[in-house]
Amino acid sequence: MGNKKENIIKEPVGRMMGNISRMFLASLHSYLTELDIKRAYFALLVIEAGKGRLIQQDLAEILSCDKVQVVRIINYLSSLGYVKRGKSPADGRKYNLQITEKAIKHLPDIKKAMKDTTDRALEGLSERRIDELYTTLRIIEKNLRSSSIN
Amino acid sequence: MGNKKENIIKEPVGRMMGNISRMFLASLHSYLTELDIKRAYFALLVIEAGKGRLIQQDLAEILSCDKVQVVRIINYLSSLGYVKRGKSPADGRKYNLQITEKAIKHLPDIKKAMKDTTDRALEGLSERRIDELYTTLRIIEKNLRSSSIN
DNA sequence: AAAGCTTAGTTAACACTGTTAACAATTTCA
DNA sequence: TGAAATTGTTAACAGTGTTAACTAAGCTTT
Repeated sequence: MGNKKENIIKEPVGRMMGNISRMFLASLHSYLTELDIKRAYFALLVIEAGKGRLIQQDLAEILSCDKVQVVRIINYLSSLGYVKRGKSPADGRKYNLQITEKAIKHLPDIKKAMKDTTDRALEGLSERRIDELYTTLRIIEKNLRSSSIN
Repeated sequence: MGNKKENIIKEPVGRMMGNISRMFLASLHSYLTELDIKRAYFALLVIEAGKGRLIQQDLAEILSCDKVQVVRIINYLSSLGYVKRGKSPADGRKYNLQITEKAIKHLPDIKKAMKDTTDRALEGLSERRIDELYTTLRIIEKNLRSSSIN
């Protein structure tokens, strides 16, 4: 009732999603306070899934970010001993990204935290509604992506 | 086909929304290149809607951000001449936020850009689906908010 | 009315993110 | 071979999110 947010004006979708994104990350982090790694969780999962065949360029594409940011992420993850850069035998410019024993040890916790945060975020939503959300988000992503090419 | 993003792994909702949020803002900005104001568009709309009765604290609540960030936003908007801090007659600590003539002049463009970006983002989605998206986002926001209080 | 708490706003600092430019090393290709 | 493209790196800059310390004003309690 006294809530100032009661509709004076409609908040743009972009803003709503930005807020959610931040809260999501905060929640994820709160599940993993005992770990030294504080970010780049998803990057680590992608590197694991790459099975040592992923290079930094691939990661940039998957994370939809700049190669400069990938350097930062890999520097961070390797400084904490979760990832190693292995020289590609075929192409001297490339590095094959590999996870370490330490990463293997902690990945289950990270995956669990990811699942728990997702479950918490989507609590009270039906399967159908969740599927529809993902589909909708992919459509929006595509719409905005194609607009930014112009 | 050669797309590296083809499902190796499921991207978390939080990340998807973060990406969309960034693209949304980029798109919005691309509609308004001729304006000197490059951010805080929504804040300006909120201040307008406040009809000179809004104080910085209120804005922090509505934008769900820190009062420190509000100072930055108001400094920015007033440095460009879109907003003025008016001393509250009732309470010497407060400032009533007011938009200027310049803001009144440019608000229609900003609103149009906001609408165009939203339309573009939501293109191809039915009314029903859009409503459901907003509802779903509000639920997720609430879920994550309540979790961060703990 | 003085002492102490609360509220509104400000300043400074720090870490992180997004983006651009310049560059080295390597590979590709004409 | 020489030019162009690719991969990764470094440096720099603006912007964001967050915390701590602070001023000024108002409220509360005695």
